[in-house]
Amino acid sequence: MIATALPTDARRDRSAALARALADPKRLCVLEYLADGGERSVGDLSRCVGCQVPNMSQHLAILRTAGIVASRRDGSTILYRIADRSVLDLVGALHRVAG
Amino acid sequence: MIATALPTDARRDRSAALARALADPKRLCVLEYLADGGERSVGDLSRCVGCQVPNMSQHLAILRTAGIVASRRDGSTILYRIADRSVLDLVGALHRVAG
DNA sequence: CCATCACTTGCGCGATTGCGCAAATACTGA
DNA sequence: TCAGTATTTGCGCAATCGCGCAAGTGATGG
Repeated sequence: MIATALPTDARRDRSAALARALADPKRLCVLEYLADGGERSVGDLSRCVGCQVPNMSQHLAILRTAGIVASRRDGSTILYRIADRSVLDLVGALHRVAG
Repeated sequence: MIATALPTDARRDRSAALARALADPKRLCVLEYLADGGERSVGDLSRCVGCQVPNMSQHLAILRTAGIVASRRDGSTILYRIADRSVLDLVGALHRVAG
């Protein structure tokens, strides 16, 4: 059986929500760091991207809610990672179209 | 030579703008119609998607500014089409991650 | 020229977004 | 338990978004 048929209304809504989560330079920057950094902490990412920690936490919450990244606790720090390989394809396609 | 190196700051901005253009269910719906319809007029799309013509015109302007669709005039009507094949890969990847 | 159809643009409104800042929560080590 | 570090959450503000509505532009036929 084919995995994906015609996009339903609900499916479009999820895709739109996913695109909205990607529609920010800082969040894309985070994904690039996670793509070759593996796992990174919030403070680490906020330093690399160049924003305050609460702001980064909000961005990461958006990415996590969208299912783009996942997190795990290691002691007092929380490490974020890319949730699925397919996300890399998506970001790649995005950058490719963007030229 | 490799086509795409590390995403610069400006490149991320363009990718983010591209994602923002995709971050709406109606616009995704438009792309689906254009994907297998080839070319469609504004009134046609507004009827299919279910919104008013000015609203559809605005959505199409957003997609065109983002370089996602292109348009040509045929008499008094204007026909929109998907600008590039790579756009299909992008929306495909989007729907795939969205599950 | 004028009426008509197809589309675009300008304007105003409610809703959402990104941000800084302060406060709250969670964990560690002494 | 207490101080210190790591992260999240709440709040308010300026900016942007999606929409409906009215007016403007462009092409066609009489």
